[in-house]
Amino acid sequence: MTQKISNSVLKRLPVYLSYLKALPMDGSENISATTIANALNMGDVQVRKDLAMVSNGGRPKVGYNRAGLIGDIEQFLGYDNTNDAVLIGAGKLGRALLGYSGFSEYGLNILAAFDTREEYTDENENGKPILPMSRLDELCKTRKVLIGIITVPAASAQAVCDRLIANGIKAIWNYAPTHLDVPPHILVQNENMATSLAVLSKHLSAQIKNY
Amino acid sequence: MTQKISNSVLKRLPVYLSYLKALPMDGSENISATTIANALNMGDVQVRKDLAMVSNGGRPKVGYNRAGLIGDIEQFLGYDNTNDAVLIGAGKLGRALLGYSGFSEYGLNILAAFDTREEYTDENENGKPILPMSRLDELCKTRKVLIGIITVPAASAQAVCDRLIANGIKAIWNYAPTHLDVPPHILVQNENMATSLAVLSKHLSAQIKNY
DNA sequence: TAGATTGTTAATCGATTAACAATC
DNA sequence: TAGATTGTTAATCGATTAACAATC
Repeated sequence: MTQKISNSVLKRLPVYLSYLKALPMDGSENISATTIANALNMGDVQVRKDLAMVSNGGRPKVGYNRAGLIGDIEQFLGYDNTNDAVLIGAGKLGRALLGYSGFSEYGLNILAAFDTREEYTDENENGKPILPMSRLDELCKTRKVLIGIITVPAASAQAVCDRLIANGIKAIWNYAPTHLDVPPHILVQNENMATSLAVLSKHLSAQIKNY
Repeated sequence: MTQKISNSVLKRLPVYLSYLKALPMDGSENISATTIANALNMGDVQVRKDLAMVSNGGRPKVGYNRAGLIGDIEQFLGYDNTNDAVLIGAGKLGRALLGYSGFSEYGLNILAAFDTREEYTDENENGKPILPMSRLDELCKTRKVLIGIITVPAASAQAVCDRLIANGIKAIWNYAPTHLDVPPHILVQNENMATSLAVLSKHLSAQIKNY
C-alpha cells in the first residue's frame, strides 16, 4: 500500500531537496530534521513527517544520511527519469522557459517550442528548436510526449490545450492567465502570476496600514 | 473590524476576477455564484463565501452585479493603486518579466531592472531601463520602492535580498531557486518552478502507473 | 548513562463542504 | 406564489502541531 501524499507535502519536498543539495560537500555526512527545519524556518516535526514519506528513516541522535536522503527525494519525485515536454508559444516567457537550463535537474526535458508566427520558427534557443505549429502533432505522437507547457496569450490557450490533449498530452503546465477546461484525467497546473501577486500586494497593503 | 482573510481565498480572487473580465460584454449584467462555480469547476458555496469577503453581497435569484463585483475584487486586491517595483537580474527570465506588459493590470509597475553585467545595462526592454547595480540604492530611496523581484542565480540571491531590505524593500518576489533568510516583517513570496514541477511530475507518474 | 533525535499518537487548528433558513 | 439564489450555521475533512515514548 503506497502512502497517499498530500499536495502540501509534495510542494515542500523540492525545498528540502534544494537545501540538501546546497549544503557544503565537506560538511557532515548526516543531517537532522531539526537542522533542516531551523534553516528553512519550519517545524521540525513537519520536516520529520515529510521525510518519513519518502525515506526509510534516519537514526536517533544522528539524523538522516544526507546523500541517501537526496536520492530518496529525487527518486520519489521522479527526477531520475526524464519527462519529455513540448512548449507552445515562443514569446518572451516561452523563450525564457525554453532557454532555462535548470529544468533538466528536475527531470524535465523540453523537446521543442512551437509558434504560429513564422518569423519566430526556424530559430534555436540553447539548442532547442522553435517549430511551426503544423509539426506539433507529428512530434507529440512519435515521441509520445506527456507534458505540454502553454505560454500563449489567454485568448488562444484553450484551443492549444484541446489540441495538446488530442495529441495524447496528460499533464499541462499553464502559464496563460486563464482557466482551462479539460476532461477528468488530465492534470492542469496553473502558474498564475496574478495569484502570487495578489498575495504579495495584499500583505503589503495590510502591513503599510499598520504604520 | 476587518475580516481576516486566508491565503487560499486570496489566491482564488484573481481567478474570479479574470473570469469575470473575460465574460462577453453583451451578456447579462448579473452573474450568480453558481454560474461562476460551474465555469471554474468549484463549489458554489465556496465562491459565495469568497465573494462575501470582498463585496457587500448579491441579490437572491439575480446574483451579483458583474461590473460591481469586478470593482470590488480589484479594490480589495489593491489593483487600483499601482505598486512600484525593482527587478534584480536581467537574464532571460528577468527580461521576460520586465517585458511582460500584463503586470500593470495587476497594479504592479516595474520601474527598472538591475544587473551586474555591464554589457546588459544601458539597454531597454519595452521602455524599461536596465541599470548597473550601483544605481540601485539611489532609485529605491528616491522612489520609496517597496517591492523587489529577484531573478538572479541562487548563489547571489541572498546578497541581493539583503541589499534590497537595506534599501527599504518590504516584499520580495523570489524567482531564485533558494530559500531566503529575512527579518520578521519582510514578506517573501517564492515562485519556485521546482515546486510546481514536483506536483506535475508526481501526479503524472502516479497516473501512468494505473495503466 | 544522558541526551539528542526519531517516529507515532492524540489534540488543535483551519478550511471546505453540507444543510438550511432567508429573500427577492 | 414558486423557485432560484443568497448567506449563515453546523459538520466534516485534512493538515499542522503538541506531547511523548522509543532508540541510538
